[in-house]
Amino acid sequence: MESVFEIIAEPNRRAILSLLVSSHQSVGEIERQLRMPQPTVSKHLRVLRDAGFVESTVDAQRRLYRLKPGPFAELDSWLAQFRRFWSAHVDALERHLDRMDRLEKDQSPTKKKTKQKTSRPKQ
Amino acid sequence: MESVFEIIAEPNRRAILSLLVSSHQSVGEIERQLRMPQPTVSKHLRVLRDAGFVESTVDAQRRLYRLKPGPFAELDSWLAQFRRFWSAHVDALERHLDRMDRLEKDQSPTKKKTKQKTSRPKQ
DNA sequence: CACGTATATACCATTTAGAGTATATAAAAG
DNA sequence: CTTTTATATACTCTAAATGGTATATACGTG
Repeated sequence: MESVFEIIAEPNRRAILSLLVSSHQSVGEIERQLRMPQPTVSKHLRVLRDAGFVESTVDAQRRLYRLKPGPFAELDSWLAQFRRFWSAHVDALERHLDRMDRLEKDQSPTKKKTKQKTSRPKQ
Repeated sequence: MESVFEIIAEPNRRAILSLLVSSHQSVGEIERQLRMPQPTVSKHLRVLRDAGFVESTVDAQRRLYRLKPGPFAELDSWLAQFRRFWSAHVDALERHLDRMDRLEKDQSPTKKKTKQKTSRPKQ
């Protein structure tokens, strides 16, 4: 698992990263907030640290983890090649999502067009 | 494999997506350019289509695949929560990247309210 | 020192994604 | 109709990631 893409493919790791956006956290704090077993947290943090997503500092027995910017820049850089493309469609997309919001829920199984995730890319 | 993150975790799929940035391509064209076995291409395209990354149109026996914007917007949306963080940290690096793929923009050196730029045209 | 707390890691078992191969479907060409 | 071209899919196998459990390490405190 070398690529940044594989790193963020794991939901628990994304949750940890999102937690760390606000501020640095200890392993125990992450464990409690995300309700994961401690070894799980430690193992994911290990992966994240090896990939350069986070760094840790020592505070007595605690380890405080914080984000590092590098891999995010790399992700953004990859996404950049597509950005002009999708941002050109972004208006149409938003309209489309608005429509999906109303129609959502029932997609008849008879027709299998490309399925669209119904989560909101808007913020 | 439902999340867009898992979809782009696969290198061959990222290669296919990058290929499709320029224009739509048939399965055979992708196969030749990327030197993948045809079933591999078809299977990855299936995954990409199910996830909404691409769509296909029929041209005789060929299927022409092209990008769809939705999932890219979703990725960008996730990345957005980190963007202010890392762009603040890698300000110098960002300027470097901007210099590399500069097309226009970059009005004043004074930093305003960390306004979020959703697109940085690059190529 | 012995003990509790905080974190890391080793080991095992399960699951799943991906590759490879063969085959199915479908359209066009002869 | 038979063959060729283009693409999709079914099947099997293997590798690797993840979770769970137990244990190791390290620091702090009484």
